[in-house]
This record gives sequence, structure tokens and C-alpha cells, in this order.
Amino acid sequence: MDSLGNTIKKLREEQEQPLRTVAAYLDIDQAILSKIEHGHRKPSREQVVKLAEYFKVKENELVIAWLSDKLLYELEDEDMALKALQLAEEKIKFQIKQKK
Amino acid sequence: MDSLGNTIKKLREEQEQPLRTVAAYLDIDQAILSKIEHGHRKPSREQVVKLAEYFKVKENELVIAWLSDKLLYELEDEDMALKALQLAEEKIKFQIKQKK
DNA sequence: ATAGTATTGACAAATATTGTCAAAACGATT
DNA sequence: AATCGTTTTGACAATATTTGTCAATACTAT
Repeated sequence: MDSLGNTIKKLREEQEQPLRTVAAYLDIDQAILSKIEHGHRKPSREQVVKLAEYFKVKENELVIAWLSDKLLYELEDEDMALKALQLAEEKIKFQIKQKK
Repeated sequence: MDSLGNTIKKLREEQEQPLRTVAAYLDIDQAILSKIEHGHRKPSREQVVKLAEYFKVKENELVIAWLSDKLLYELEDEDMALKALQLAEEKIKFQIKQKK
């Protein structure tokens, strides 16, 4: 159960790339990438897409991980987090049903 | 399946209060409350708590509705929304398990 | 038509986000 | 233990977003 930052760090280490290189690919300072890996900064969607591209992993999987991380971030340490997620899920399902 | 704004509007109308009065209670301009009701602005947690207090409804229910709305807002129209929610749910459950 | 209420948009102030830079900390090698 | 490459951290500036006010406009009922 990894955070997105963790996943990115693992990928980078597996592929034996320094922060510098990957950060250059994303066109940001390595400091930010370091912070992203540690969860001190949130990457943008574009950055996540680029990372998937760079590491040659499925874009969708990384984007989903990114989205879910954003959600957790929003929920902070609310103890109603789980209920909120479940309600949101119902609402989304409802929306989808309406649309089609 | 009401949005939070809708819920608030209904409560306000049931209790026959003008925007002005409720907004004053929240200490904001009525314009904002109007926008909140229409989903053009997101209320703060504090405002939601005050609204629950004002309308005499369960604080938790309103806060959960507010949180779930925030989540939907984050997800915008991502078509991976549902998967992201489900992953977030797993992560939260995992977190809770770790904690206790 | 008027009065009370609601909605909207332009704007300013406050706050948060996103990045750069430079210094410090870490790790492996020699 | 000195050095080199890498990572982590914090202070800072630029930018973007959020949050509210205000005033004009629209709506509703009498």
C-alpha cells in the first residue's frame, strides 16, 4: 500500500536514475522531485503523466494513484473520511448512470 | 442525491430564512451564500459546522456531505474517478487498521 | 411599480501553490 | 577523514487560487 511518492521513488531507484535526471525530464528542480517522493509536495497531473512516460509504466495506473493520493490529502485526518468516500462513490455512480 | 448546496438551500427554505439572515450568522456576504447554494463556491468546514448549528441538523451529516462534495470537486470529470475513490478507500482502511 | 430577495460579475485582499536557489546532510570511495 | 555525487531541507519570490465585498441586475409577489 504505497503512496504515490513512494511508488515514484521505487521506480526511480529500480531504474537507477538520480533525482537530477528525472527532474530535468519533468523540467523542475530536483528539490521538488525529492519533496514529491517524500509526500511534501503534490505533483501536477502533467508531471505524473510525464513520470509514467519516463518510467514506462501505465499512465492510468499512476494517475489513479495520484488521484487517490489527492483525495486522501483532502480528507486529512477527518474521522469521517471513510463515510465521505463512500458517499462520494455513490454520487459518482449516480452521475455516471445519469450521463449514459 | 443532493449536492451540499442543494441541501443547504432546502434547509434554508424549509425554515423560511432569507440569505441575508443566514449569511449574517456565518459572517459573510449573502452573495457568497448564494454561490455556495448553487455550487459556485465551496464553503469552509467552519461554515458548514455553523450551518449545521443554525439549521439544527446533525453536524456530522453535513460535514460528510461537504467532504464528499470536495472529493467530487477534486475528481472533476476524470473518468478514473471511481477507481481512484476505491483505491483511496482501501488506503484509508489500511491506515485505520495500522493506527489501532 | 415597488419592495424584498436572490443572483451575478468585477474587483481587492489574503492565502496557498509552485518553483529556484543555496546550504546542509548523507553515503560510498578512496 | 577528504572528496564526490546525490539527496534533503528551508528561505524566498513569483504566480495562481481562494475568499470576501460591493454594486448592479434579475426575479417574485403584492
